[in-house]
Parts: sequence; C-alpha cells; structure tokens
Amino acid sequence: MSKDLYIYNSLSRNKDLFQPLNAPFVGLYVCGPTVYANVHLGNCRTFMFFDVVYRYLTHLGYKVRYVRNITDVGHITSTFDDGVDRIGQQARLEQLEPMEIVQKYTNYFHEVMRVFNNHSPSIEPTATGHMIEQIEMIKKILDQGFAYEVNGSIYFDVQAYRAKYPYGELSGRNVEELYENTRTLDGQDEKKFFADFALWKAASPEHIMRWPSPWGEGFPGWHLECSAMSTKYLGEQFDIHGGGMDLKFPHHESEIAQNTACCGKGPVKYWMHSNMLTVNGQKMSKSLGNSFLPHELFAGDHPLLEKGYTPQVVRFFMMQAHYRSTLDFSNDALNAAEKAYERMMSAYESIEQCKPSTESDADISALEARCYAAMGDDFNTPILIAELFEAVRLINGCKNGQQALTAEQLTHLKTIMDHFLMDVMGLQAPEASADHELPNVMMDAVFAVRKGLKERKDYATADLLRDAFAERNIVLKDTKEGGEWTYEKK
RNA sequence: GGUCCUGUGGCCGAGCGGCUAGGCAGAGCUCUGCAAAAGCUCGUACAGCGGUUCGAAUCCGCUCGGGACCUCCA
Repeated sequence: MSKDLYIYNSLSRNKDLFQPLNAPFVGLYVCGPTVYANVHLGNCRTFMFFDVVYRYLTHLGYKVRYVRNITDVGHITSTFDDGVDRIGQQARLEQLEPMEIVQKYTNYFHEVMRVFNNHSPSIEPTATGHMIEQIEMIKKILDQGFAYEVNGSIYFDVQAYRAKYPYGELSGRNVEELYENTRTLDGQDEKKFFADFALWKAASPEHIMRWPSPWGEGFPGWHLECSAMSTKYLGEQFDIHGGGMDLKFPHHESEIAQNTACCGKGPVKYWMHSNMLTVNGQKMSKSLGNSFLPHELFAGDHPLLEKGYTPQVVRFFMMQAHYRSTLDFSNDALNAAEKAYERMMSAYESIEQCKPSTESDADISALEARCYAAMGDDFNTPILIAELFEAVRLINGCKNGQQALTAEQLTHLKTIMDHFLMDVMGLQAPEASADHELPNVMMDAVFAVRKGLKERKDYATADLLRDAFAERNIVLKDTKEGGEWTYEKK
C-alpha cells in the first residue's frame, strides 16, 4: 500500500512528492496569530488544517518538530512612518500594559486551540523572546549589503537583493507592476525604494514597546521574527512552511528574501497556503466586521447564527472542504455537517455491537488504501471523509445483518476509524463514555419496562414513556436487542 | 488598473479528458405496534457561447458572475 504524500507547493505551483530534507525528521513552521485580539474562525481554519498536517506526518512515522510562533510585537498597521504597532495600539485602547494584552489574547488563543482539539506545537516562540536573534539577523543582512539604515531604522534593500536573487517568485509579483500601483502612496517615506520593508523601526518617544539595538531603541519588523525563529529552531533550510493565503505577500515573500539575504539560500522546501473562510462569499476578517468568534459559534450567540455548534462539528465542517478551496460559512452547511458528524460518530461507537461472520465479501484493505491515497493527494480530507462514510455504511449494514464482516475486518475498520477520524483529523466522539455509564444502567431499566409494556400491547403507556423522555431531550430508539438513546439538543 | 483563483444537482462540497464522489435535504421501498435509526433504490449537475478531441464538468478562446492579493489580515 502506497503512503506517498504529495503536497501542493505554492513555490513550484505543483503537487510535489514529499521528501524530507533529513528523514525521519521533519521541520514544520506555521505563522501563528498576532495576539492583539481574539482569534476568529477564519484564523482557526488555518491552524486546524496545519494541525492535520502535523498529525498526518506524525501518523506516517515522521518525527515532526512543529513550530508556531506568537506575534507579540512588530505587527504594524502599515510600513509607512506613521505605522502603529497593533499590540501597542490595543494596549492604549484597553488601558493595559502591552504584555497584558499579549497574555490575554494568547490565553484565549490557547483555549480555543484546546477546545478544537489541536495538538500543541513542539515550540511556540514569541517575537519578544527572540530580540537577540532578530538583531543578529539584521546585522548579517546588513553585512551582506542587503539593508541600510535611515534615522535608526533598518530597511531591507529590495533593489540590491534583486540584483543577485529573484524576488517575488512565491507570490508571482513583478516589482515593476507593483510600482505602477503603489507610487501614489509613496510619499514622504524614508525608504530608498517603494518595495523596501522594515527590518527594524526606530521607536518614537511615545512608542511603548522598545528594545535597545546597535541602531538605537526600536522594535523589529513583522516579517523578521518568522525568519529568525524558524532559522533558530528548524535550521537555515527546513521542510514545510505554512500559513494563510493572505500571508503569501508580503509576509512570506519577505521571509524568503530575508533568509536568502542572510544565508544565501531559500529557507523552505514546501510552501503551503490554506485558503480563506468566507461569509456570504466574502473573506472573514476582523477588519470587514464579518468575523465569528469561536465562543459565539459554540453558544449560537451571533445574529447570523440560528443555533450553536460544538467544536467537533465545526472541525468536521472544516474537514469537509479541501484546504486550498475557500469555504463558505452558513447555517445550512453547518447543520448538514452536524448531521453527518453524528452519523459518522454513532457508527464508530457501534462497531462493538456488530456480530462478526466467518466469511465476507468486503475489502477493508482496499478501503484503507483509499484513505491513504486521499490524504496522500495533498491532504484531501473531503475524499477521506467520503471513504470513511463507506466504512459507516459497512458498519451499519453489519449491525442490522445486511453486511457480513469478519471479526478481523471489524477490528480493521475500528483501526481505520481510530487512525483517520481521531488521530489524523483530530475528531472526537461527542461525549466521554465515562459519563454514560450510570445513565446507561438506568436506561437499560427503562427499555426493559417498555419491552414489557409492548409485549402486553400497552402501546399508549409505552409511547407516554418515550414522549416523557423526548420532552427532556432524550430520544429513545427501539432496536431488536432493546433500545438506544441519545441526547438531542434543540 | 495589475496578478491570480473561481462558477458543479434544492444546499454544502470533491473530481479536473472516458469510469457512482460524499454529506445534508427530497421521493419510494425494507425493517417496525407506531416512531426513530439503519439499509436499499431513485431524482435532477457541471454559468453561457464557440472551439480542440472518437469522447469535455475536466483542455483552449470569448462573454457574464463571484472572490483573493497588490505593504492590516490565517
């Protein structure tokens, strides 16, 4: 069975066979959040997807070092001279210390990541914690002649860089064309060339976040931290760099330029970009005001929402679309995902109830191979889910005696579900089984009573019992053996 | 304006030269005291117009619609 993995590489614009630089080790870097506000669902999609990348590589047996940074300084609202640091701005707004802002929104971010069942990264470095590395990197770029100083700020010299290396390869930008469209904005700038970007900004007297440097007090540019931290923890060259599509330019393009200027070679073998989550066809973003916060979605506490959805349903919903497609967020789609998720999970949980046969015409190994093929084809989770519904069909068929499965096949199906549903896609069963133990014992008695009533053909009382539970959101379902029950929230 | 992506059945969403995607919703059947669940079967599809091809949802051209990026963004 082939477990080859093909990854769509934004740099080559091709699905490339994944071959790690130093197997079995894999370096994975993902641009994390700027912690100046609560992460919204669009952000979560990216982190959830790269969690699946991390999980699948790990499942394949790679030793993955997953680095995802926290941007806690340097993310300025524009690179012009009046640019404001997002963290500093929010600190003034909320009348808190910048580090209080950082802590507050980092906490929320971590809580959301946990609730969505994302694995923690191996290393979660912060920009403020790597000031020395960033300053050292600037020195190297200066030494190589690809940066210059103006009034205590250091800018990356795109023209000097372009004379030696290609610039704009990742995003397909043409500097001349960019210039055509930006020259009007290029006013009283201290940069030599419009496309130059800040590596270090001198801090104005009122600027709160500031660090000493060889060029005076200031703060690092946004793009620099990722270059410095990925180099520190993953080396000058590493395997996979991920992030949202909107980071391709200028952020990732600048990263490539910084690393290349510093080390003479491009840093990343496979660039991966996940597409946007949209609302009514438009990108979900904080600035457009159409973003959902995770807790609003769970509680259904938002004008555009009819009801709440559990984190697991949301995760399943995200997995039903390919990461390179935009995904539109709607009540209908979420409702459909909820139903699908519940069907999937109830089949998963009922594998033990299947009675094995001695013979079977089902080909479970082929099913497993198709699961690997789906994931191997650029992490195609929608196809994987379609294959897992084939497993659902087999399990349900077996449960009501229409499909013969051997004991080995049932175990195999359980393994496949465990691997792909739980380990790879990071889904979880709706509720912990421990909570079910006592209610189950009680419900067994209820079903015994109903059975007696039905045998006496006292259907009215039997229905009364069922209705009484239904009023309390507990749905009773009769089966041949007795009954099943579920919570059904409204 | 530039660069790029995209338009699939009632809805979501894969596929991207020939072979059923899948889910949700809908119809019929089986099972069932009824119901629910589950299984089986079914329906209608590839924006429009041309072209290439034995064959196009898939490739090419044009038209129309939607979106992203072009120094805030996951």
